[in-house]
Amino acid sequence: MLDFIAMNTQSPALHAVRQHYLFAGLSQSDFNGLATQMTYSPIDKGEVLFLRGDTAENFFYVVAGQIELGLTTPTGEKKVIEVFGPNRTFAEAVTFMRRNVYPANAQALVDSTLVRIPNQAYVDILYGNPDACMRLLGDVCQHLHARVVELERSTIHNARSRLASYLLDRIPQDTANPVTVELDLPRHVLASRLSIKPETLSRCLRQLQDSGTLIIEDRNVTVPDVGKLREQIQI
Amino acid sequence: MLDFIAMNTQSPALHAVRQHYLFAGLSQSDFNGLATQMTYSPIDKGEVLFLRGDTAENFFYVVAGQIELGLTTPTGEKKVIEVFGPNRTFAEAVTFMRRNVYPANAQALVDSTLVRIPNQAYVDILYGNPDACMRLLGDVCQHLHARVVELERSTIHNARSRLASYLLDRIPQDTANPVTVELDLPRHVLASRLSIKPETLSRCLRQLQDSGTLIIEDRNVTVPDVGKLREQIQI
DNA sequence: AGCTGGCCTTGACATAGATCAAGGACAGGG
DNA sequence: CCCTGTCCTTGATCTATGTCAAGGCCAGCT
Repeated sequence: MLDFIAMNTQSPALHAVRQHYLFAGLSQSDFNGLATQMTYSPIDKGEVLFLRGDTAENFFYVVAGQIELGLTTPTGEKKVIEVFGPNRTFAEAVTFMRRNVYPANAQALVDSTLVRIPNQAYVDILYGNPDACMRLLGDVCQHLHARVVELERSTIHNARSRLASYLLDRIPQDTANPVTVELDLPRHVLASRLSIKPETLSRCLRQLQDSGTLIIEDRNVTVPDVGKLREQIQI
Repeated sequence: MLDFIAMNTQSPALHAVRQHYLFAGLSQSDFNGLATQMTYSPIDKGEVLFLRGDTAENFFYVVAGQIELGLTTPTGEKKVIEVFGPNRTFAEAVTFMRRNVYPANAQALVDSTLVRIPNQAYVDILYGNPDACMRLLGDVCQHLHARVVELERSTIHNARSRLASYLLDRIPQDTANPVTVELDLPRHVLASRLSIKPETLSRCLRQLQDSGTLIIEDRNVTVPDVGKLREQIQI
């Protein structure tokens, strides 16, 4: 089981948390007070952090590794909603939901390290701190926007377009051709994120390779012409 | 074109806004200040309120009617994300998004009346008002949750399950069998909300009727046994 | 009453993507 | 080194849903 332990005030992990968008705006004393309530723990690959329906009393900061947020279908399969890597927080929005339970499952995709932050402690700080509120609002609205984009992808685009769209998201703006993107997920996880089966993902990648849109070598995907990839979304 | 005009302080519409979750917690003076900046306007069926990408300087409260939030596919079709009826606000989250533009289109589904609230004025009030912040956070997180549920529906459930799930959402908890639900949307709009074609919706309704799960009469859907409808989601 | 145009339903057919099944590549363990 | 299991790919089929086409129903207008 996970064993979250108190953090040393000198911990580099704590220093990393301090830099995060949601905490950067806090006064040092506010942050210190919050820090005394934070705990951290490693979590092994495959280990479950929480399940949908569990009471939500904390949110989390990823120090290292990858945490997968997912749903379980009635038939027991898994659908990945999002994967959070280093320096991302997750489940912070649950604090404010009417039913105070996690709406999805969280599981470590690889060996990871997490910092756990009690919701209540963070809310207490928000109360004297409009700037922190604004930041959190911005953060939550960003999540909301991400969901709208995701919904758009999964409903109005076909499998190939979704893949193209996903890849384009990992290409920074105004990058010169050609670009190489490293996939940070194993194929079957990526497939689930895109709401397709691994076989279909494999075929889509092949199609895009055969048409010269992509050059695939293991986890490295090279895009010779970003414009050409962008055309794939038009269908 | 839409012609938003200033509101009378005695306006019943203003009174309705005052009751809304996002405004109910405000002091009378805060609310009055905000009210001077609110405007209202009727909007005809089919009229466009804003388009995706438009600069977002306001959010809206629906006094009467129905406003549809939707996306346009590359091929020009429409996908309905959500429909907001009387006493609902929409687009308030956009205020806090990084790019200050509407992420979807808004159009009147029927003749409607709207109150328009400037984002900036509302944000100004949030700054001295932690309670209002918390309410807004709750509100936005609710939206976020709704999107997660929607994503779940559109990716892990098939057309029939999605329909069943939609219907179950309109049935209040602990209602005794049988229940009658009135669909508040025309078939083709409902179909788009469920991300299926009208033909498929029609067939799903028929299936559920033929299996005795539903009794359909125009816009009134009677559910003889809610448990039986719930079983439909299990697939 | 008779038209007209929405909207919905139904049937026949097409297709994207799922499913099933087999095999290849590769890492880790004995 | 060979075994074993995991992950990925590929091919052959199946199926849910989309597409196309026709017709029915009804409201509102002339």
